[in-house]
Amino acid sequence: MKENSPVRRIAHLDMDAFFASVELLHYPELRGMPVVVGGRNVPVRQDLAGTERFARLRDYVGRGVVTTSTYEARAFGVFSGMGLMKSAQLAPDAILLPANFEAYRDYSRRFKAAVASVAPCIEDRGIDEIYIDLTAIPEPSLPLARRIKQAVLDATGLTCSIGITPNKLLSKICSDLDKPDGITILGMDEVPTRIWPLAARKINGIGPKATARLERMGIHTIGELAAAPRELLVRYFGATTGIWMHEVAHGIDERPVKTVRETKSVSRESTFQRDLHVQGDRAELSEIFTGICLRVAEDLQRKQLKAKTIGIKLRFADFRTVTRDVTLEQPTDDGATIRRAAGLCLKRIELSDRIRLLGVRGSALVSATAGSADAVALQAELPLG
DNA sequence: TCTGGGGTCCTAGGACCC
DNA sequence: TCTGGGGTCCTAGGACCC
Repeated sequence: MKENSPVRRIAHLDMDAFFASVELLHYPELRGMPVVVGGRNVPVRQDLAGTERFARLRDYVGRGVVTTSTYEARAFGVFSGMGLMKSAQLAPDAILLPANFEAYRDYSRRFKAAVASVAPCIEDRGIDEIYIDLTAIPEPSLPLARRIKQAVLDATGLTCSIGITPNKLLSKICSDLDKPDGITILGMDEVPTRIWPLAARKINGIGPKATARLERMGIHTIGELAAAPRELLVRYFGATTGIWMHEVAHGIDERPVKTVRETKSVSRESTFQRDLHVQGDRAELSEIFTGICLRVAEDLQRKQLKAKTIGIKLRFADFRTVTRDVTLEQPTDDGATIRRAAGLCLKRIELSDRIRLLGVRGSALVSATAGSADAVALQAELPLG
């Protein structure tokens, strides 16, 4: 027996073309132009004036993907995740700017603080989006949404889009319906008219693979997914995913807004400018490997965490990816220890092909300060005074 | 000229213990 | 001697998200 839970009011807030919009604050002369953020070693020449000092997409050489694009660039078909070389074909004259993550993190903190001043129950979903539980706030949704947007604009100069519905699933879909600078408010009774016509891919958690499988079943829209027999979905996707799909297609999602979240893993990885040979580029590879391990160690120390499991990730030239990990007797945040453990993992991989990416991860994390049971026991044995 | 870097969650098999 | 099941940890891979 399930009790009737009271109707919640959940917002999803998504910053509009966040990274690109932050860049436009710094370079207002680029407003209205197709602008792309991404790549590495992308210069902005201070010795030139006007838009001449910016790189153009067509000039870019090397690896890299689009991190964000302005709406003007998206009109050319240039979206996040697309290879820069391919983007250059679609929009050769688009301005290319280097990513400035420090600035984005700063603006991220600012917009979240601004929202918190209006509605404090916030779940962090990354650098440019959050969920907000508005249930306890008496103010009606539309003026409340406007007030939140105004607070964000005042604090950052940036616009965002907000969806307000009874749950996270629907709010996430709705914040995207009226972008940019939009507000979409929706009740459960509107699911058939406003949600069911949308592509199944709009559901957070249904990605490219699931979409392709659904298409093969003749299911394209959320409405068609809702109409599919639950047993059919369970047969195709397994019990967990099948039942989940059936529920979300009906707009059902009971997940709470989580205001605290513990870190599960800490990792660093690097894609090389060119694919490296294990033998031919041994010295360079070894230096990169050690550097990555040291950065993981620094990250752990800064977060006051220690990792009990150390793992590595390798991507070969053909994009095949393999992982290996090892669990240590004692959790660690020491660079040399991590390097040793990662080296043992590396020995377990057959290295015949060239490598394009190397990564190191720490997981099974414990607090470095709270003191493990072992540490406490050890302390107890130390003579006092 | 394909395809970044930081994450989370799920599955599945084997080891090992009770 | 044979037969059984549950729980937890470890490892590898994959889907997905921002």
